[in-house]
Amino acid sequence: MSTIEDVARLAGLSRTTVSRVINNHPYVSAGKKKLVQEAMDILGYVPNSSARSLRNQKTDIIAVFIPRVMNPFFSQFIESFENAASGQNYQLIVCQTQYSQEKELTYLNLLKTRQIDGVVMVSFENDWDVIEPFLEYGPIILCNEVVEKAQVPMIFLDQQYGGYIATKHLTSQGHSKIAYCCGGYRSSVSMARERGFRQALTEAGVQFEERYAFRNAFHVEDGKRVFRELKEMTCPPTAIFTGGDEVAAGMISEAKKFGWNVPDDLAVIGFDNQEITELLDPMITTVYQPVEEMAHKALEVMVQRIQSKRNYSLEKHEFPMKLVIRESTISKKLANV
Amino acid sequence: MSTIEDVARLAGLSRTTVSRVINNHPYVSAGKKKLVQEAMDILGYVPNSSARSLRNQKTDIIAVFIPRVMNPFFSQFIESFENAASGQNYQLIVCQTQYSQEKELTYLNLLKTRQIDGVVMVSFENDWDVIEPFLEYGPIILCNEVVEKAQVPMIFLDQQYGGYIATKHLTSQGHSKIAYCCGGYRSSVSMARERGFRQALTEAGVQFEERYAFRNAFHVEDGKRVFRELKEMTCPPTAIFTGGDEVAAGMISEAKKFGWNVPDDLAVIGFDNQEITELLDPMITTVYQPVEEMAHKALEVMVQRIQSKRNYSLEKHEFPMKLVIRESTISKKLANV
DNA sequence: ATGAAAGCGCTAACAG
DNA sequence: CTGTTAGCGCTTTCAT
Repeated sequence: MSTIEDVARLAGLSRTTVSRVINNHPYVSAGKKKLVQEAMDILGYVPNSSARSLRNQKTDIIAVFIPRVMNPFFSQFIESFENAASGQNYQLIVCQTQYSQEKELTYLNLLKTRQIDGVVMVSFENDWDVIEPFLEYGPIILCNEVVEKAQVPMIFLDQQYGGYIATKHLTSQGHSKIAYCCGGYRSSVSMARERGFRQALTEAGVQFEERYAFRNAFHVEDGKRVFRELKEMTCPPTAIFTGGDEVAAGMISEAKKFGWNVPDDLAVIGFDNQEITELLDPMITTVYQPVEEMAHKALEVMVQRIQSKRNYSLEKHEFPMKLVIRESTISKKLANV
Repeated sequence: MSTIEDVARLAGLSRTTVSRVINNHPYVSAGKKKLVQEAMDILGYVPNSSARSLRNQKTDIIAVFIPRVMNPFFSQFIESFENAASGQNYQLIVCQTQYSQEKELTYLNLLKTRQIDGVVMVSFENDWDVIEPFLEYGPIILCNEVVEKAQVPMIFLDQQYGGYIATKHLTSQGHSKIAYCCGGYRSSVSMARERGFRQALTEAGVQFEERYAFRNAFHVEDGKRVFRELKEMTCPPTAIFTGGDEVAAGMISEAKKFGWNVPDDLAVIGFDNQEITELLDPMITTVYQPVEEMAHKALEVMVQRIQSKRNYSLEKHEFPMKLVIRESTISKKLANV
């Protein structure tokens, strides 16, 4: 393992000069520069990054917080973000909080110990008040989630609009008994979607019915369960808005098992535009979220923050959603469109 | 940002003593220990990890190489590996090679620059000869892939057995015209599966037919395409082995579109036991791969290697696959179970 | 049981 | 344009 000292000695120059050519500084004569490069080649020299980190007070590593990788939304984010980051010579550390406040806190310590230059929180578990103090140690940006009181960059999707266009699509198909299905109350994401849902209902002159609301559906199994609950209802809904394609898929799969026709007996709309939406029969109408654009913007903003060392100012970037109409909401029977 | 010096001063002791309590060394009197801890609390002190890395010649970071995150096999690996790693206080850097030799090489430099302690290659693009020299800088272990000449740990699944049980299942259903579909020739994975496929065929006394072989199917779209090719054949196969559930899903979806009945007209078997196998109608028969076990073993072996500093010895760990029988291969028509 | 001092490998004043 | 020197923050001999 050769060091800068070895290179300097071999080239017959000082460490400073070697350092200058490593970092592309001006004011190095072409001759010495070549000398240094030759010496580096001979020794197979590569600068030690721990030493550089210590000296430069930065590691060129960014941490991304997600609850877990195996969720298409988050894995797509990781994929896009890593692609962008590697293009700028940043490495990406994955932090899975597992929905645990404690794990999230443990990971935040990476900032304190200076193992990373910044944190992108695509999910968060703790109250902002407990996260905020870590800003002293480096930039934190919020991605996909919105916290009103936080004075940091926030990159997010217009969830309300997403909920709105999905529901509007349902009402415009003539539905008025529309169920609402999502995962969790708390998150700003769910809340915004529900606002959009209600807005579309209101516009169509239909009342929101609490008995049609299911707020604990995250996964395939949940979709199946919700369908079973729903089919037992007196006067069941004719359409349902779900917060995720997996949930919609589970619901459709179960509905078919019980002989229901989707979309004729029940129109189902998903969320995320995952691959699975094109595989089920019927193909699932859904809402496309521009995850890649969001991830790229997140990196861009993060890099700026790291360079400018300004951790404390608000900055909002919103991206729109898009409705993707497939078969699970378009009744052939009614034939209205 | 307080340093060890600050703590020492506040506690009225030397840096050495503070360092000793940080690292739980013996020979520190209880009294001084408490003094130090109080000082650390007051200052909110946390050791700087760049400084430690420089001094200790290790970063507690492991890199995982995969082609891309958005593939259930790899994202599951990442998820499991990160869970295990965080339990041992290791961080995980994700390196997406994008199937590019050049990118892979760039990432290998992380080892040279000492930014990471070791590399887990779940995929690899370059010849072993070009990877091997990097062993000088730290441990590299192979996961899921096997390279005969490599003198490093290899954690892998019994792919041949996987191919075998899947195909055996098909022949035992009475099929003799069985197509073979996989992604890529080269990889040890595909080759082993094909050996298993041929073995099962041989046992059943049927000949391998090259015209039934499709070796460029990676994704949903490919499955659809392969079906279209296959249905035009004179004397098409009655069953098909695919190297991935997505491919199987695409095939089934397309087959249904053309009015074919799966499994009666064509039995389809997948690989991976992804969630989607339980959602399609028919549900997909597939092969379960113990990815989580593999990831856990990979971490265990990696940690050992890092600690022992022995980068150059062979070590093999094999895990078995399991057949998961669902509907896509069980013809109700024939009713032979 | 505790401390003084050297040094991990690098970069940036500062001087020339 | 080039070199000398002083650290970045930590751990570890080696004394005491």
